[in-house]
Amino acid sequence: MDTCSPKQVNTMKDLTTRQQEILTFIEHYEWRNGYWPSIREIQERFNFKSTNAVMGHLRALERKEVIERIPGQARTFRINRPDAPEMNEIPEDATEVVDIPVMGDIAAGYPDRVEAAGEIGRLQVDIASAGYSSRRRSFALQVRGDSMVDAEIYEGDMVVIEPRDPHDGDIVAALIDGETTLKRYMKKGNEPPYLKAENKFYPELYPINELTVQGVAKAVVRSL
Amino acid sequence: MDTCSPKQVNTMKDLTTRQQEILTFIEHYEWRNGYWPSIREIQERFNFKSTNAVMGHLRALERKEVIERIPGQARTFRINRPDAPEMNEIPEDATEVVDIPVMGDIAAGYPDRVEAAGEIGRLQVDIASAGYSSRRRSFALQVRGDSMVDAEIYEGDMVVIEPRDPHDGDIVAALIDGETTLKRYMKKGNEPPYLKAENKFYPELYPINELTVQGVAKAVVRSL
DNA sequence: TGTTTAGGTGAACAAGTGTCCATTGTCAAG
DNA sequence: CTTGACAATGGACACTTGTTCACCTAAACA
Repeated sequence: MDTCSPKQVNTMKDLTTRQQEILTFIEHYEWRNGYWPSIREIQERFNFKSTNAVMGHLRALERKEVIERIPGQARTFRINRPDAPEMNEIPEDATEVVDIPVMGDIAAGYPDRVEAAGEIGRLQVDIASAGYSSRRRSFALQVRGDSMVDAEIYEGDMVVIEPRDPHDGDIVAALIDGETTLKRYMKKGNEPPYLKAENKFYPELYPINELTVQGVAKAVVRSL
Repeated sequence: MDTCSPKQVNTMKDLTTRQQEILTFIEHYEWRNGYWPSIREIQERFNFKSTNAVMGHLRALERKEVIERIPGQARTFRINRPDAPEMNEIPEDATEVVDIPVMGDIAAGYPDRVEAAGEIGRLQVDIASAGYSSRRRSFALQVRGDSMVDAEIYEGDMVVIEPRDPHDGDIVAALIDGETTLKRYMKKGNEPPYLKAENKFYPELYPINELTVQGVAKAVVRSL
């Protein structure tokens, strides 16, 4: 890579719209598929008539040090992540939730949603779900409220939710009146299940209709 | 893939030594490089004279559903992870630590260490460090002890350590007498730094020699 | 005006890459 | 003994893949 002139320094890391789109596609392709895209796959995605359009963009992304590639080798990308937002620096425009509602469209149409939202949502999920076998279905939610403090789950924590059916005693993300809430799932024998807060100032919740469980909480991640 | 006969079912998932070696190499290659190896790279690594040896093993790994590959496409692997050990089911032979010592050789020669140790160590690190820019250098340690309970860091929690210099107030993994401990780093003006527990029953630690900080704790991960 | 950046088309080439065929040897089980 | 699994060598082929060259347009700036 050339020595950067002052002018180049000024533009470094300022991606054009197209460059950002292509970067986002690369990242999400890897996220969805577990391997990197080829040049022609990128070409196809953006309806370019020539691979050279892709090359141009990739060269620019490399020049801006956003990505690295191994010359001459297929599907060999590396993303140079900027210093990941500190976990206690949730970006301002991140989706805010009320006592853990579903993160908008994520559960319903995640790949599309992420593509629209850019890096932020995906990055969060990666942190917490990378090690799970169903990693493309698990999701992270941010805790709002203090109903689970007795379980050492505090406001601002991220909770990893794995979509599956709960057992008695599991901490679950459940839908109540269209809102998701984080509670402990209680199921005794043949009685209908209910939700119990881990804070004595909160009532137990008995669903009028059938309880809809989004998933089971598997881990809490807290930034320091 | 063929329908499995009963005999094949019986051998499913039982990898031979060589198959396991190759699987481990693939996993670690991706971990180190961020992209998958090519057949010839695998060939070279194991000093095979023919790519066909690699193919044989890969076919076996596919047959055993340990990996998936996209036919005809370069460097397109997927690892079918077994249900990841629940974070509260740390495998029995995992390295146990005493109030967070360095996990053996990890800090000093991690890639080699992992190769020797197999999947267990690497998996742990992946869970916690996936989102960090220096992900190949960050590491996770398991908390042993209760010296940091006032900071809501409990025994059994995993702490993500990012190697970097600390600021006053950071929670750090530091070397004291050859043991790593997790404490809050206190540095006032020009006075030498010391370590403070977040539990009143533990003393403050003043290093006799220079304080060696392994890194700064970035996050706590607790299984539910 | 000229230059640079950004963003492409078109085309071709070389190398990387996966795949397959033929073959051999060892070992274990039936 | 035969068969199957495992593990390789040797070799060649077809396709994928990255890369380069030539060229074009548009916009911004000095």
